[in-house]
Order: sequence, then structure tokens, then C-alpha cells
Amino acid sequence: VSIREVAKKSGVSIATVSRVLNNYPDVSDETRRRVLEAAREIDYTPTQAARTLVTKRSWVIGVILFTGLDHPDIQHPFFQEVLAGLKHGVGAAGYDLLLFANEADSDGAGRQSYLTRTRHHHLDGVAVMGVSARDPMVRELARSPVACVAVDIDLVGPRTGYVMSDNVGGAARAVRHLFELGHQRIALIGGPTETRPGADRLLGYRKELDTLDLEYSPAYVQIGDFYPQSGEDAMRALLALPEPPTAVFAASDLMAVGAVGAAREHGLSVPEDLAVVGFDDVQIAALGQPPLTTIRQDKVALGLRAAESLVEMIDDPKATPPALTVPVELVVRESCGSRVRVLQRGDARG
Amino acid sequence: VSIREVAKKSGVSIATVSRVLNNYPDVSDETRRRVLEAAREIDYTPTQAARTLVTKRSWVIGVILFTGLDHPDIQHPFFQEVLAGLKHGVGAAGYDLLLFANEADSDGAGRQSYLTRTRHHHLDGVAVMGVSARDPMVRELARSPVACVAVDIDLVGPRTGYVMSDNVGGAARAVRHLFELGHQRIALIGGPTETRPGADRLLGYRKELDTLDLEYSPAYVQIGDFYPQSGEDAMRALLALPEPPTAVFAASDLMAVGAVGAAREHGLSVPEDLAVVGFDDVQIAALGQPPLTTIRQDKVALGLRAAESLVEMIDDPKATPPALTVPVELVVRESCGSRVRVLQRGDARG
DNA sequence: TTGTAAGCGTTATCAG
DNA sequence: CTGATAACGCTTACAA
Repeated sequence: VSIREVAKKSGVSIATVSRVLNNYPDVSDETRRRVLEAAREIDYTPTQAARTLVTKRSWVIGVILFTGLDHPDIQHPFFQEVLAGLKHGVGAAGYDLLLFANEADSDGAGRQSYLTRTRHHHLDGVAVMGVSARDPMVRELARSPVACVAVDIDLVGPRTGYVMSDNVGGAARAVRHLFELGHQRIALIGGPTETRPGADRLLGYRKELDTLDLEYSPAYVQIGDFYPQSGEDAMRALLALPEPPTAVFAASDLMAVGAVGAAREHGLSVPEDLAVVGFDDVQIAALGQPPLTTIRQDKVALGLRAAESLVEMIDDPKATPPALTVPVELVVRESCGSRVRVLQRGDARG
Repeated sequence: VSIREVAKKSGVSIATVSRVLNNYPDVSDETRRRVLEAAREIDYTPTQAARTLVTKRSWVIGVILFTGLDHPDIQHPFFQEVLAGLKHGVGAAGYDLLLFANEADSDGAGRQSYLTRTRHHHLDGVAVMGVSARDPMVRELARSPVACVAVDIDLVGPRTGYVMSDNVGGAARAVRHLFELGHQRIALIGGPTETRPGADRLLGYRKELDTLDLEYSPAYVQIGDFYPQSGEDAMRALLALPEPPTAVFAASDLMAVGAVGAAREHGLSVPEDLAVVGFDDVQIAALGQPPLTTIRQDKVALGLRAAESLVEMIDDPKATPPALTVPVELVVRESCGSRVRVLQRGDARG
């Protein structure tokens, strides 16, 4: 009964009120003024549910993010920043974000598929991160006609695209930096190869080794899971080698931190005895000891691009899904023994 | 036209379909079976918007979180974990989470008030964090009849309550730990006193000084903003004192990390020359160098408790709003020179 | 145990 | 330029 109140108060029909509220041009100035005033006076707010029901638009975008309490992606600083960018991007266009809850229902019934839930909420689009491209529910979503963009996952479909960092280029850049500093025995602590970033950073590593005419040794490649403990384990394995590396490129800052810890525990100091470069440039990279040289991903841009693409696809049903790659940047700090220190705006800050 | 399909397919009226879908008891087993099967066959999903319209329940809970791109709370590891707990708690009860976007609208019109937006989306409740209790929009929400719980903010109202960590006790515990280690000149790097955690941690600090019969010196109290840079600045100021402290309690881990950096820069080493204890136990505390002794907040529990309270208030309109305090715990690592090392499950991990 | 029908608060179509 | 009125998809009396 709410648009009705406004109608009554301003002495017009509800249809006219609706016109005014939706900025239709064919309303007289005087009428428009009266309606707006009445609406303000009674503090009227249109109900989204009713609008959604008729327009089939909810102005809400879903976000898929693994949030198990054990290894919650939502706690990984990387996703956090992407989320901030995403929120800004969609927010500027008038959308809100709905976090998909991944837990089992209280009634024991497992959660429903992403697609089902997307329809349930009439979501206008969905952003996907931190899940596997091979997950059946993700695939179902990608095949469906809902606008969808993945971050750092090579998901494609009729209305599904992705944005990701230049992982290959970034990895190559890291290796080259190490080489330029005089290192020849450069190891990799990689990410899971079934993830696109994991695979691409390995690819970049190998490619650059090739370019540099350095020998590729499988023993120098240890695979972790992007989290600190795995970096520590990987480093121990590398240190146990008959001829340990003098430099390590870790495919995530968190693993790099773990590696530094293992090296230190082994009596080595970084960067004197071992050079380390990470990937991501999350907060801890600048704050740790030593401050980590790393490949910075523009995480906020990733989120922003995803948001833009989403909005574009929503507005234009036949827009081409994105396949964007966002540039990365080498940030030289102190974990490689370089004397150069690049102070970046925002470093060592919240 | 969708519940109708199910009705047609199963040969009953839409009312009956609705009954089945909502688990009403007064439906024959046979009918129930047929309806359920039909629904499954055509992959039917009820539309939330339509339900919301009639039941006035959206099964969505809003989350207010400052997310400016500059100092986004969403990036603060503390809020992140609380959010994870919150998501789990509400998810288990069948709710989803809507992130309020705080940006200006594209059309230039400023965002509407939290209350307005709550009504717009027909939210069943809202969780509030990272904002000031004095913010007019927050107060408006607190006064309103919407179920509302704040985390680490002492918001109260007819239907709004809060959950927070035992900040006073935690601060006192930190000071006592330092004292037990032999320190007498204990400084505080506090948080903004207009925030409840800032004020309470200062209170706990003073109280414990009193209990311990240590003299309180205003010069030993520096106020920061919970972020690293302010900790660094505060530490410099303390170090410039004629008689600098031998120990520092920082009201956040991030500030503690900043303080350690400043001390190191000043030629001091931690813990040999200066003992530091932080507050929060965010990821970086365990991973930093040296690993930080800190007061651990059970952030996930904070979120979980908030979720429970919210659900309770939603279910029972006359439930009393919560005023919970969650216990904290001293985690001894290496920044205070203690030999004891408590290994906590999950330390140094993702 | 089941069906009919009246809304819920909007938008959109069609006259006027 | 404005007003009736029929949807939108569902829940819920009220009857049967």
C-alpha cells in the first residue's frame, strides 16, 4: 500500500507516481514536483521485491567465494581486495552484492546449486572466485544464460568470461629479476597446477628460464597451495637438495613468507644467503621482515574490471564476455638483496 | 507462471504446491510425493521476490562495513574473519548476506540511509561493523525496529545490541604479561578513544597499571588508528622520550608491527631491547618476524555470536538484544622475549 | 485434504 | 500528459 500513499497524498494515480519515480519524461513538471515532495514527506521507499517481480531485475549481483571456516578464501588477502574493487564497481552502477553462503542448510539438506540460487534471488549477474573451473556447479552456471565473470579462473561460456592478472608475464618478470641479480639456480615454489594462476606462473617460470638459457630442473619445482605452511615445506625440500637453489620465486607472498621462515630456520638469512620473490603483493609483503620483493597484482583493478564487465553484459544481453588480462608490476623491496628500494604509495599501510 | 507449471504437471492446485513446498503437514503423502517429483523434474525454484512480497521476509541479512578504497575495513583482517563467522552463522540458518555498497550512486545522488536501504531490500536484519556509533545513519538504524547487532561497537536500541571482545580484560592481561616478564616502563599505543575498543583497551591498560602499582604516565600513551603507519609514528614518539619504555602494548597487531619496524629502524631489536605485545591475533601476527605475542580475539566467534543473536531476534520479535562479551586469550610467541612458545592450532597457516 | 481467490507493491499496457 | 487495470509469482484465509 505504499506507492498508493504517495499517490493519494499527491492526488495522482499510482501509475503516475511510478512514472515519476522511474524518471519517465512524459510527466508535467508540476506533477513531478508534487509527487516527489509527497514521497519525501512520507519517507517513501520503493520495495525492491515488487520491482523485481515485474521487471525481472534485482539490482543484486552474487559473489561466489569459498568460505569454509578452515581455509576461507574470504580470509585470503587477495580475495579481500578483489572484493573491495568489485563492490566499488558494482556499487557505482547501483548494484548491491550478495555473498553466497556455502554452508549446509540447517535442515541438513545440502545447499542448492549456484544457478538455482541465482534464479531464486533473481540475481542480475554473478562474480566467481576461488573455486575450480571444473566444479560441476560452476560449469552449470557458466553454461547458463546468466551474466557471469570469473576472477583468475578461465571460465568461459555464452555469457561467461573472466579477468585475470598477467600471470605468465609476472612469473617471467620475477625470474628475470633474479637472473639480473646474478642468480642462476632459481627454484620455483608453485601453486596447484590445476588452477590457472598456478599453471600460468609455472609456465612463465619455464619460459623465462628458456629465454635466459638456464637449465630447467624438475627438482627445483615444488608445488604448494598458496598458503604459508606449504611454502615452508617446499623450501625445506629445496634446501635438502644436494645443490640447493640460491634464489626462489614463490607463486604467492604467503608461500614466500613460509619459505623465508624455513630458510631462516635452516640458518640461512634472506637476502644474504637466499633471494626470494613472491607474487601478489598483499599487505604482509610490505610489512614482513625482510620486506618482500614481489610481483604486484592490481587486485582492486581486477575487481573493478570484473564489475564493469558484469554491468556491461547485464545492460547488453549480446555483449561479448570479457577475457581480460590485467598487467602486473615488479615491486622491489629487500628480499633479493637489491639495494634499490621502490617506495610505493600505500606501502606499509593499512 | 512457475509454481503453476508444477501444479499443472502434478495435477493439483498451486495452493497445494505451495503447501508442499513449505512443508505444511496437511497434505497427503501421495500428493506430496507427486508435487515434489514434478518440481524436481522441471527443476523448479521458488522466486524469493514473490515470497518476500507476501511474507515480508527476505531471508537476507545486511552487512554494513566501511569499504572506501582508501582504508577499507573489508581489507582489515579482523573484519574479514568476523565476516566469515557471520556468514557461517547466518548461512546455517538459511540466510544470505547482502553487502551494503557505500559508494555514491552513478547518478550522483548520494546513497540512501541504511534504514531506507534495509527497507528497500526488506532485509530481515543487519550486522554493523567498522562504523561509528555516533554516525547519524547508524543511530537511525539502531532506533528503528529492525533487528540489528553491532560488532565491537556499543550500539543499543529497542531491537539492536552488540557483541564485542573483552577488551578491558585483554589489555589488562597484556600489561600483566609484560609486568611478569619484569617490565616496569610499559607504554601503550592505543586506538582512537572514540571507538569502544580503543577506549576499553586504554581503560584496561590503566586499570592494570593501577593494580600492579605502576605509575601511569601520559607520555607513555600514544594514540594511533589501528593501522601500521600510526604504530610506527607512535613508537618513534615513545623512543624520543628521555626515558623510553622497555615494553609496549599496542592495541592492534598492525600497529604492533609498525612499532617493531620503528624500533628496528632505531637500532633496537625485539624482543631483546624492547618487548611488544599486540592485540587481535590476525594472520600477520604469527607470520611476522618476530612472531608476535598478542591478545587473541576470537573473531570467528564474534561473527557467529552476532549471527545467532540476529537469528534469534528475527525469530522472536520480543527477544532481548544481545550485549555479549567474548573472551580473549593471551598467545605467547616471541616478541616479548619469553622462552615459552605456545603453539596454537592453525598458527602460521592460511 | 484440497481448491478458489484475494492480495503483496510495483511496472507496463492501453485508453483517454 | 494521466488514469485504469492487468500482470509478476507466491502465500494464505476461507470454503468445500
